[in-house]
Amino acid sequence: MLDPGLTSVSSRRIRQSNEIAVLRALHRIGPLSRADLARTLRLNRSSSGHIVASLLGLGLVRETAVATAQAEPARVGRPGILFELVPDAVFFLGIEIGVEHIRAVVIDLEGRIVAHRAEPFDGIATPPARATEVAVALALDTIAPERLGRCEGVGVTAPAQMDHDGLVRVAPILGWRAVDLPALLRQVVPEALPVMVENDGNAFAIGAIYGHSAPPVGVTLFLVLETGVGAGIAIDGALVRGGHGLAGEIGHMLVPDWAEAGRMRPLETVIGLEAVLAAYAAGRGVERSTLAEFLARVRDREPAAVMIAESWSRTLAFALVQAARLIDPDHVVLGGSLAALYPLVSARVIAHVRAIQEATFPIPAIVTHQSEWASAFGAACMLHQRFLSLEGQGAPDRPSAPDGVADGAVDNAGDDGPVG
Amino acid sequence: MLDPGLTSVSSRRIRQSNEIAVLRALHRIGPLSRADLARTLRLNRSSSGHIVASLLGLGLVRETAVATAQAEPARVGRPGILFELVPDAVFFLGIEIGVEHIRAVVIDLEGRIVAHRAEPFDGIATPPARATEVAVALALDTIAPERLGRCEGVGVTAPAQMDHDGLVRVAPILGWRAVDLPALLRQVVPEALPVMVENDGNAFAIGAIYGHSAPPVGVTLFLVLETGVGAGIAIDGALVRGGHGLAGEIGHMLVPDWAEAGRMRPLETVIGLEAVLAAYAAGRGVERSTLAEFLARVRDREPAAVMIAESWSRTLAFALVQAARLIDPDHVVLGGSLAALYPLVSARVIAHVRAIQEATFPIPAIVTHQSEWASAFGAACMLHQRFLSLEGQGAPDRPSAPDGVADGAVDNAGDDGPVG
DNA sequence: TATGATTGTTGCCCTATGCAACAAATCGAG
DNA sequence: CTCGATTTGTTGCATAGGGCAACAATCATA
Repeated sequence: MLDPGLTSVSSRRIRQSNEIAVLRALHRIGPLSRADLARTLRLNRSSSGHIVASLLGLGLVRETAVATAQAEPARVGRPGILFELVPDAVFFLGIEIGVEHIRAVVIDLEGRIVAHRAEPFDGIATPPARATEVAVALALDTIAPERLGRCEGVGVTAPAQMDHDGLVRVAPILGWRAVDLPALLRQVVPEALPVMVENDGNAFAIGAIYGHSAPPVGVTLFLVLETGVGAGIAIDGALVRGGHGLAGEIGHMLVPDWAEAGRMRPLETVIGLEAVLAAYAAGRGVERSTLAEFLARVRDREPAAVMIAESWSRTLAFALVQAARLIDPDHVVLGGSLAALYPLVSARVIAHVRAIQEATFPIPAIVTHQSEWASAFGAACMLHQRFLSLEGQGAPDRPSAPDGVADGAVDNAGDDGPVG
Repeated sequence: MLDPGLTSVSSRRIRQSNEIAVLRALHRIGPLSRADLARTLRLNRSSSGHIVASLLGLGLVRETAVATAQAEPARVGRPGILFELVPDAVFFLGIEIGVEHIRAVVIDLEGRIVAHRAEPFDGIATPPARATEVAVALALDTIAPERLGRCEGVGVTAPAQMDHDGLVRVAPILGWRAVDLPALLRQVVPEALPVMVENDGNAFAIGAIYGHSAPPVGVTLFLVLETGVGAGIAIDGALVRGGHGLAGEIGHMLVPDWAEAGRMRPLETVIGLEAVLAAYAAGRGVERSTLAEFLARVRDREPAAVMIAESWSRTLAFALVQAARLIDPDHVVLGGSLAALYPLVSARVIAHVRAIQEATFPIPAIVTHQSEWASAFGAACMLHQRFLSLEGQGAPDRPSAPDGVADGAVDNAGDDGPVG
């Protein structure tokens, strides 16, 4: 579909757009024949054939094994030749700079993780320049050397508030302030590899969209439940970043302190991981407690644990309702280590939601299969997403050189195919 | 810019897209010459010339009066011929079905109101079918008969919760429930005029984007302060409707009741028009009070009025911060009759915002010049917006008729130009 | 075996943009 | 006043991409 912002469309872009449309269809739907693609994309079969030929030439697409007959057992007419993405065609790097670890993942064109590696890291003591250096080194160590040439971008995520350009305003947990992360990365990332940076909550959300195969239509609210509570909002698969990159800073939303009437507290001081564990430990009179232990006690219905879980449920419900009043999500996805608590108390959360709001509409919450690689994976997915959109496809068109000034350069030859 | 969802792009659509891009540029920037358009849209001058010729033929564009020289007093080179939209080329109808009134406005291609009319109406006693009938009759009475043929759509807004398809789930104020508003409208709207329906809060937001010339980039939060408190969220000019069409139901957001510690109340029962006037009247021991009187007393610093205004400021600030935590708006626009209070207490609101949130980022609030026509205007703007986008341009492409089945119809001739 | 259905390919047409050259219109310098 | 510089608008041609229709290939079914 076309969307004329304030830019026109040139002939050349049509092919780019249609090639990308084919790649996206293959990615989202699976193996398709030329005729299938023509129907799906409302193209003529002949056009579909031309486009597939281009993509075959670029090595981005290949015929599937002769499983052609398997999918559609008995269909009349000449069977089509199914095409699929070539997973090894291109790769994308994702890096997470955390407080205690650096993680790197490599995903392929199909969006699957093909390599991953982690390393202990002291995020607090390491200055930004050194951190990016170490992180990129780990990433380059993770991707196989012969694949580096086919790497189409690097995504980096960190627990930081950043604006549209990726400039870090402040990262309280890392102790960063006013860090030009993209500039630092350019110094250590090979040549002109595209680089994107993103807040870790948003990266998690992107990864969840990809990984959980959640339908990327409608409004989805992602909650990351760790020590901090972050959120990501996606509308039709596109992330909402907000005016200052602060959208989803739900951890600072104020919620009632049920223990002390009239007092409001930031959400994450009630339902965050540290807060919950501290409350549980205090109740038992011990120094520290672990999440696994707490979860086990909730399962055992130990009164102290259940009481804390009940407070957690009530507060989570309050936050969900407040959020729903504003953005009305189709889906709610919970992630982070503390998301494991949700299945144990979902009935209570739902009951509290019902109790709070009079108008009854559901807030369906899904717990995503959380992995420690989620944020790094999401960072890589950003580049994957970019590759399968027109943003990844170079300059819009050269800015129409003036009449006489014929710039002798043969930059027509610079077009090495629309994708790549 | 192209955005391949899962649809391809045909040759024919290029011209459509570029013609629309030209119209949008003229709408947003003002009169431009062919060369200006070529630069702005990154087109070749010759292409720009072709496109302008098409639009001239369609009567959507015309040369400006010879004011050419006025704008750019002394520029070297042959002066360009400026083009502008033909306001009378097309018209759009906007209808607001309210509780006490029906309102209809007519806007032209430039988005300016050229006619408007209102009529008393008993929204509560009138069933939906009759309401749409009366409303459309008023609208058809408002638009001049010779303009009806050039009408390109009807937008209808009502204080109702509706889903993506315009089906009204429930409209508490009107007493509606499960009403298929689009179907009712189709029965009374002439032939195949495009019809769109929208919640009144969202319509207000769209109208404010158009009218206030607010930059349609970034995240904007619109608050409508009447008896109810509604909100609209726009991202890059596009409205967020939410999963159930309930996005922006901020009036039910829970806020602390400062008078009674620990109690939470819906926002609109604290800062809504009725609530404020009732509180003020109660404080003075009178039966009722008017908004004008209350505002005057606040201006006079009458203690009772100031106290209520202070509570209003504090609660508004709380709601703004809660919203900012989630969607981080670039801009906040206040509308509705009670928005007149904001300029009197803006310093207090800002102070409360600062006090609530530790991380300091601004929430700039703008009060829009509210008129009672805002919602109807916004409803008409939806169609204007649609006209200047590809959605308004008929079928994507005929669905590729099968091989032998040559549909003899000469529907190639059906293309009476891309726009129209 | 014949028929129908579906797929993939090929040649041709239409359309839209890009490009380069040229005429037109205006300003400023001499 | 004339001439050059500069910008605009137009025109003819080249390029490229998708639509269309016809045809061969392939499979199921009668």
